[in-house]
Amino acid sequence: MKTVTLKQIAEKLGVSVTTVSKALKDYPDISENTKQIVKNMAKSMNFVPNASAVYLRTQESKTIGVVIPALVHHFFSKVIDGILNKAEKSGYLVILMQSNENYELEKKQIDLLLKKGVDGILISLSNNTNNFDHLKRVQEYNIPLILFDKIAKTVNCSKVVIDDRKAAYDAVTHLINKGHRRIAHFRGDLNPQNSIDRFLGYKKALEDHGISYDPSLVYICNKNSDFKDGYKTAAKLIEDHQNTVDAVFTITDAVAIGAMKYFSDHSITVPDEIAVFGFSNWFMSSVTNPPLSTVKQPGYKMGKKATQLLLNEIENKKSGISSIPQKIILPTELIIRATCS
Amino acid sequence: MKTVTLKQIAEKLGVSVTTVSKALKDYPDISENTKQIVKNMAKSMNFVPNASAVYLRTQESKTIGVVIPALVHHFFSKVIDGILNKAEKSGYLVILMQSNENYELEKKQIDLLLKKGVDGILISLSNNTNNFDHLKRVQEYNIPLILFDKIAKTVNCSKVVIDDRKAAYDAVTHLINKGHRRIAHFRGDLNPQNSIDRFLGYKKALEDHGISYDPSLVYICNKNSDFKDGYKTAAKLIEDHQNTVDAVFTITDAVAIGAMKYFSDHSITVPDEIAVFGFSNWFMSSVTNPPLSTVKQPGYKMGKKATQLLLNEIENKKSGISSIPQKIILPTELIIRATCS
DNA sequence: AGATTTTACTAAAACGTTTTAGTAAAAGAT
DNA sequence: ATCTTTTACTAAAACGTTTTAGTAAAATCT
Repeated sequence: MKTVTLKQIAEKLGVSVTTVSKALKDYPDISENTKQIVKNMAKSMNFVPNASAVYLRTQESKTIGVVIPALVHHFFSKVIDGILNKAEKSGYLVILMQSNENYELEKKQIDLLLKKGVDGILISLSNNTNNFDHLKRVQEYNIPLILFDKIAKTVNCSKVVIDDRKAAYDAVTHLINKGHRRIAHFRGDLNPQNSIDRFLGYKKALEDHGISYDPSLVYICNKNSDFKDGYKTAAKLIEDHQNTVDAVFTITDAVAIGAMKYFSDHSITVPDEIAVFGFSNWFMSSVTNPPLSTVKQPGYKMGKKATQLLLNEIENKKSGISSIPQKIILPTELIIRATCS
Repeated sequence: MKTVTLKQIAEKLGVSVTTVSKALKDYPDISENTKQIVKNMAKSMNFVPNASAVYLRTQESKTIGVVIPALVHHFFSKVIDGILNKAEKSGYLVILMQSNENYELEKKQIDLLLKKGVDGILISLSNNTNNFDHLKRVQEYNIPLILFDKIAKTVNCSKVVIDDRKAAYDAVTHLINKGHRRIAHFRGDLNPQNSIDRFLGYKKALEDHGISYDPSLVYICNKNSDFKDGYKTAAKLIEDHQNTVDAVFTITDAVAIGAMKYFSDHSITVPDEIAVFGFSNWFMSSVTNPPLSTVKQPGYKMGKKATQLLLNEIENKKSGISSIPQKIILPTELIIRATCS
């Protein structure tokens, strides 16, 4: 069975292609009678308009591109979930690409998306992206662009983020209020803005509460910031500082859970000997023993909001309105559980 | 900046559009000299061929569609990871859609993909899909189709799966060999083939080892089969059977971990009072206390393999070769940890 | 009845490629 | 010098839509 075209319907009905096209799109200059006949025939022949032909004519692909560093993170799964649901509802398709934290790949993928003619792009940057020419190129082509979570300050476009600095500040402040003084930080890689911001929040909280910042208490996890990093970094922490540290604030829940596993394997009790505070509110954090205190990071909402912004900008562009970049900061929330008493 | 076309390059160079197109594609009837000039100009003008125009001419979109029930499952994240990496290497884009376990949505999404003119489709069925006309339609259009993980027996196309029945059989046999006799099963929804197969494997293992099958030990989890279901179902199990059950085999690791949380909250020790066996080898299973025995389910490999099959069929179709459907069964493996002694 | 408006259709061009069929000009063969 | 082949290009059609500009025929108005 070959794919059905307007022409075939037209021939079968003995009318012109124009009439068929207009009838299907309810143009006023086609009689009700003809419209019905055409629509019925289209339905019975199982007609689906060829998206490429439509795009070629209208320059609207009804497709958006999404680039993320890695999918196998609970947080990004949630974001994608939000993106897909929002896009689906508005009749947009989503082309998904993974940069695997690789700048070159990210660049290549952006080019692919441009070539495909997507109507807009949603991107969360790789940890290794320091050059933003590929993003500038998107803007030169006048394709709406939204950054989310892992953003670049210097790119002038709309962004959806959380206030990493404040969230970290709040978490560490909570630890301090509970009486902890020697608080370590397992931070993320040096590049990403949210890794930097969480670190700055940590530092500021210490300083604001009269605790001097001790660089030897800050450890850098691998690019992945996963369970294994947490385990290994906890080992290093204990080796360096034995039992002089009374709390640790980590870049992600996975790292926190890895650290807790190390503590448990070495009979270091949480929270009595050391308190732990995670980040993300990954659902597993409620299940650990003891349950993990963490920062709730609204992934689904972020995906939804970013998509909504993007679709707005696409609509604006169609109507010739230029969009002013806005930065949306989604609220976070401390989830206090048993890992800090 | 508008998007650059062949025509613009041609005008700038004072040659025909044909020459530009051919030069870029290394046709033999264009002189080396001209080719170089054209290529340089194309590069300097940042030319990217318009994918829709190419598709309209060639009927090749270099895009595949993927439909899955839900992304926020570690297993599916892994599968997608495999798909994206394989597709990326072969120059294919991936359009990702989520059916949210909804048959109507799944149908709609398949239609969208057909309309888009994807070169092939990869799908894992929703739990509520009982009618396969939408898949038949794909085949009528002669679009290569591969089913993975959640498949339909009656659809005649290539499939990539694990042997759920055998995997479950092996897991339960292991429990029996360790001396367990009253083994409960927290099964998945009634519809999905792998939920059925795992149940059948469970039942067969009991029967083969002279343990009579007791329907009251089988509980059906919600469609989600997540942590909460495990917790709630464990509660029901204990309410119904108190301490007469000595093991439980669950449909997923998440359910197992939920059950363990319930046991821990109610001072029921694992594995002394009750053993637990999960399914999937979600990385969290190695982190629980005690670490969870489970079945290793090769998600990444499944995505990679399914994509490879699909790309093969696409290639075959191009060369006019018809592909014979094959069923690939990926090996699973028991991971024995401390939840069954 | 003749002029005007409305109704209901269609032809043709356009979007950006690819490819078939062709054609001058240059080179080679007799 | 004439005929044949090769080289290096181009015109035009095609893919499947959408939309502009147009046109007969029917309906309405003087």
